[in-house]
Amino acid sequence: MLHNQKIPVVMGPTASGKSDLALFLAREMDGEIVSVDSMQLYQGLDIGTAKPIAAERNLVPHHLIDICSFNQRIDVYQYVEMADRVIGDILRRGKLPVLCGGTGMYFKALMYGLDPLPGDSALRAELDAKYDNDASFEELKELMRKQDPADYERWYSHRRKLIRALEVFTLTGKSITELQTNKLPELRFPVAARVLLWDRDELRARIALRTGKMLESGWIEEAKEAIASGILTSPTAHQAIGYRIIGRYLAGEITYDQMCELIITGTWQYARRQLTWFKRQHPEAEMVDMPVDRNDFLLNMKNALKG
RNA sequence: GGCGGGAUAGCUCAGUCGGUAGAGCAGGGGACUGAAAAUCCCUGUGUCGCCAGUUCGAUUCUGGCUCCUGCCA
Repeated sequence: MLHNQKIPVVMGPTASGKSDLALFLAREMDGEIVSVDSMQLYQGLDIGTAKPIAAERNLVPHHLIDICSFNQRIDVYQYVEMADRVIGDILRRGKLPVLCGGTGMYFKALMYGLDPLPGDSALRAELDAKYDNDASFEELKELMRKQDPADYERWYSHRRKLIRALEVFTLTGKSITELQTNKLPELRFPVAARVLLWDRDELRARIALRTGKMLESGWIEEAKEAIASGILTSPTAHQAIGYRIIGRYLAGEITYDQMCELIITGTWQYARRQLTWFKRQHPEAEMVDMPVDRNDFLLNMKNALKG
């Protein structure tokens, strides 16, 4: 256990209104926001990642937002190291960290920890480049089938997983499946976690509405600049929804409406994946039906923090 | 108006040398320990445009009709 201060956690799919609720909690409870979002880490991706605006950030300190250029690579491991430091610092100053975001894997790694497996990003990048097409993927499978059957059985159709497995195997001579502990998950610190749930159609409508607003309020211009700065070939930030699609619109390949539809669809699919993650991977979390009265939410959270 | 091409899953289309049909995308479900807004897995019955004819049997052949679409006028 890192510390025994119970920490409020607000999780939810994209466009669920989590940032507003977390901001409200932080203001009412003398807290500071710790963002759990893999894309808000990057500078220059503001509108597209629905980052809190300056006015909101002036009300309450926000952490782990805008911490690096999108040409840099951040991964879960680094995220957890940074988040541990930030949370420790906030607590030391007598404030309450309020975790808020939508990146499930970051939440899980932060709350439950990662097994202390070795990592070598240079090696991983090398393997990734080596096995990056259909033919070489078959070679990778064949290699793993012989060398590391346990991981092959588990991930035979998943190139990424096999690459990480091969990375760990190369470094340790052991299967990653063998090295990962299977014991029941144990929280690294106490939490009062909430997942914001909307009716399906309502969430979908919110996503469509927000996408339209984002496009009208400068996202296209932002994307144009980001593309000029190389976001589409960046190590991780290129995955952010929308930028590549807007690039196709700017290149005249698709119409404005098609662009809009593609972004909404991509965002909706993302929201679905988030929901299955939060429902399945976080037994500690309590589901909250939205919309919720923010004062009720605050009260509920205050009680949970006492208990 | 003439000559073609088309009409099949929500969308784009393949196919059935006559025995009621299948891909991609979308949709739905799931996984997830160092790229996670990523990646991967599972999931497809629809009057095969309408009406008649031939046939044991037609979505598939024939005729007519309707609607798209291309070229020529």
